[in-house]
Amino acid sequence: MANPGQCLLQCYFSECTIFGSTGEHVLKPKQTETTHESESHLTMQVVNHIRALIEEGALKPGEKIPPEREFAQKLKISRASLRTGIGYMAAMGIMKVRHGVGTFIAEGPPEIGKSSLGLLGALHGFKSWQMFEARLLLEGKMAALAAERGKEEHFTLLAEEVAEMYATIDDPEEYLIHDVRFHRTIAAASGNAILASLMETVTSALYDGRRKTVGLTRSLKGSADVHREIYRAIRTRNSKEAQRLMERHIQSAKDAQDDEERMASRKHKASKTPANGKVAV
Amino acid sequence: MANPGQCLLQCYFSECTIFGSTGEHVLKPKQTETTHESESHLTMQVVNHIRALIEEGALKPGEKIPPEREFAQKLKISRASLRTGIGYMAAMGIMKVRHGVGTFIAEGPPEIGKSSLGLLGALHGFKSWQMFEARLLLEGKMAALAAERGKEEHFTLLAEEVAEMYATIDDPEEYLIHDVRFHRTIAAASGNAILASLMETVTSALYDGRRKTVGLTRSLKGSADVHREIYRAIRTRNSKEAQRLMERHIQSAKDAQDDEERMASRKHKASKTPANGKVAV
DNA sequence: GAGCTTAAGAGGTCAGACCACTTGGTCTGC
DNA sequence: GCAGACCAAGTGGTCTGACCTCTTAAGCTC
Repeated sequence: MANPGQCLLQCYFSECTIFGSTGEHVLKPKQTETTHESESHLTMQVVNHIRALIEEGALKPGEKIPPEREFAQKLKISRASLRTGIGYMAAMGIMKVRHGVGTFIAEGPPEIGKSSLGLLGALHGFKSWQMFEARLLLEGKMAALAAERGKEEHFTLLAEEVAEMYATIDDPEEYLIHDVRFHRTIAAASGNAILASLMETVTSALYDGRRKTVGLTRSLKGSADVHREIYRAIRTRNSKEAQRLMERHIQSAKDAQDDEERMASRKHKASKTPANGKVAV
Repeated sequence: MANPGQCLLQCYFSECTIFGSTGEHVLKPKQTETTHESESHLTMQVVNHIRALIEEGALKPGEKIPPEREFAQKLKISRASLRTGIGYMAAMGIMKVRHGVGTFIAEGPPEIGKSSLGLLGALHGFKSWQMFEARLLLEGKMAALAAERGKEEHFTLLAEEVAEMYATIDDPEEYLIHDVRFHRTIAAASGNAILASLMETVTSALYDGRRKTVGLTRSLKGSADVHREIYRAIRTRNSKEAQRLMERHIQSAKDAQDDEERMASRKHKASKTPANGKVAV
């Protein structure tokens, strides 16, 4: 039932020499009927194709795909169409495009569509407190999971980051880096990449909104202490305590931001959006 | 400090007659240094511009944007560049493009980049159980929140969907629709649009993966009963119970899928991926 | 050897033509 | 008069090929 000619890309791809494709992936022509599903034929075929390459291991995170002109020719489609497909995947954070260098499969913490949440927020009125509620839930749970499932290597990393935090207590910018890494490590230790992605998505939206000021106004010493306590709870596999501490930590971060916001709104003019707690992002 | 000429789009846009733009949005030229941030200038400017239009209320969900040729001319950019920007937003689910009809701002349940999770899954090895773990967490929490914050109108909708479920117990396809709606209504009742989006993202990835077979093999009567119980708990504002029931519900859905998978893998050949619990999506 | 210059390679943008799908109005036949 | 076929306008989809900008590294100069 392998009718050739139905899908364009697949067939040509079998003669692609760059990837060891055995030409076996079958491009599902169109299988989503839930919504009409937009994204024209070719775009989706490109996406599905690259996806197939990834799934069969021909492309791994960090690797570079062929130059657009070359790739397009190989796939027997125009460069424009290929670019559409690449753009689609870049938008979702699957690929990274670097001007003058090349296009790469993304690596690092998966993040479900960078600004996605931010844009959606504009549409559906996401509020700041909702983000924190989501973080509270996600990070709390992940802290508990990390305590249950974490491996030695994770504990080591966590300890390092805590140490770095104490060391950079006078350098907010540097401190922030380790703060983020600490939370990411917990996410990794939780053993659930999906929850990690969701967290990454939410927090990145938070950062985009208010370019990192929270926490800088308060003593970083206290913050570092909290992280140390969280680490200890995880280290001793006390999941309940880890969750409790993490939730308290997030909550206090929220309080800090609320304070700051109240301060700012008092200073500024009370232009539009009367009392409505300021759109988060 | 309103230096004209720095940003291309903004200026021209002030003479756009279609939207009542006051030409006030300032396109941030480039402000994310966390990652190098790809997505060329123009693309991002288009995105930011439409985003600004949405934020200031000039564009609302469901509305149509001008035809590409016209819009591109108005923005003084090429149609190709405009399309890149639109494609970017379409990829994130912010816009829907309908061939031969037009381009629209998305409406309905916000979903953070349709296939995003699916693609990411291929990259980072998401497993089925992780999805369920995420659903368990998200939906459990939302059920509890719905019990606390839900409004009468939500309760009404929930009751309706439960009734429809019982009514369509012999029509799995139809039943499924109401099942999904029930869960979406709970998400809405939770009062946290972000959590709702996250759930939508996870579940849609689930569906894409294994095109809805789960649950059809089992009696739908039992499923409807469970939903009815969940509804009751929410209705009586018993958040603990609502959460408990919801979590049990998701868990049993997971069990059902596991069974099915075990069945399927027993039938099929044990080709590659030896024991590794099958990539979910 | 340090620093500048230059050229190759890659992505970004543009312009205009043509294709494919939707929709709604018009025309024909019953 | 009404149903169905037909047609045309509008809109997104794709193609082509040219040119611009950025990055990188080799090569040159001092």
